[in-house]
Amino acid sequence: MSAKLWLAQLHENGYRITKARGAVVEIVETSNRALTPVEVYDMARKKYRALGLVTVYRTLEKLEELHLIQRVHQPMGCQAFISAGHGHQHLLLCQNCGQVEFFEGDDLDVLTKSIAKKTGYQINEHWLQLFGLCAACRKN
Amino acid sequence: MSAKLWLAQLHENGYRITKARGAVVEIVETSNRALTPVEVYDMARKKYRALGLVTVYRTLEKLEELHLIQRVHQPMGCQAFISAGHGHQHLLLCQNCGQVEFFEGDDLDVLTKSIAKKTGYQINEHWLQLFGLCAACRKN
DNA sequence: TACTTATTGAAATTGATTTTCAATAAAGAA
DNA sequence: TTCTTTATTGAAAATCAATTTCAATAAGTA
Repeated sequence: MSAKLWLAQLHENGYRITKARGAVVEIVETSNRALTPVEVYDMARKKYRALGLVTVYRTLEKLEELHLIQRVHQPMGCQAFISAGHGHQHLLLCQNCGQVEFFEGDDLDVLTKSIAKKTGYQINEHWLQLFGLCAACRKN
Repeated sequence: MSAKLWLAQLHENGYRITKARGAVVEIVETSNRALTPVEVYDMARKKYRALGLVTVYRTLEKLEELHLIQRVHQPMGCQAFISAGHGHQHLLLCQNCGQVEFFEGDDLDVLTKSIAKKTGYQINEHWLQLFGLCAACRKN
């Protein structure tokens, strides 16, 4: 459904809408866990056989540039992407199934201000990620 | 000074103390910013010319395993290491000079508990990193 | 000192990402 | 619709980082 919006975004920014991009967008937009370029490639090729890995890399690059996806950093690697939440959001990742949940973490203002005072830093940005087990995986 | 302690740690864990390891340890232990393997290689070779890049990779691997260094994740890349703080600490990075400051962030308990309740997750771990400008760089 | 074996650096290998390039197809104009 | 322009494509080649292999070396202990 929202895949169309992503393609519209691409179009508005002067990029053309192609079958290759359609396949990549469809996969990434609907995934609830972070995917590597090769994973996207494998999955999207089920929808569009002729797709090339190079195009996956190039499309992910553009989607990131438009803030439609974001990179996910994990202990095993940092080359994975997930649909970006709206506004300023943080990630909560399931260590078992990889599922990603978004949450807001604006409560950090108190902490950052105290750190700023202590260190003399001007704090511009923060990265916060939580790891654990999702409700479903807890049951096993 | 503490470079000796790191080497002692290596020794205690059954690893031998060599000139190559000495040079790598000396560089990494005294740096106040995260260094990539190649940066360590370039810097450590000034102290020990015969050093090979492979050995840098292998030594960093061991230091990480012993928790003497930790990996630093940044927008530009995630293959950089810095001397690890003691206990559970978070990083504050200067976006200009790369200097790294450690701080404790135990105030997160409230936040994580609230997120856990909201999402049904069992939260095991958290990553928090702040980015900004250090006191020195602010003046420019 | 002599011996055992971890460690070394060079070279080869692997794997991921990027670049090059000619063919193709999307989008707007006619 | 058809035509024209030009972004986009995938394959192959090139690059780059990281790992493995291996014979020579040197650390640590007896």
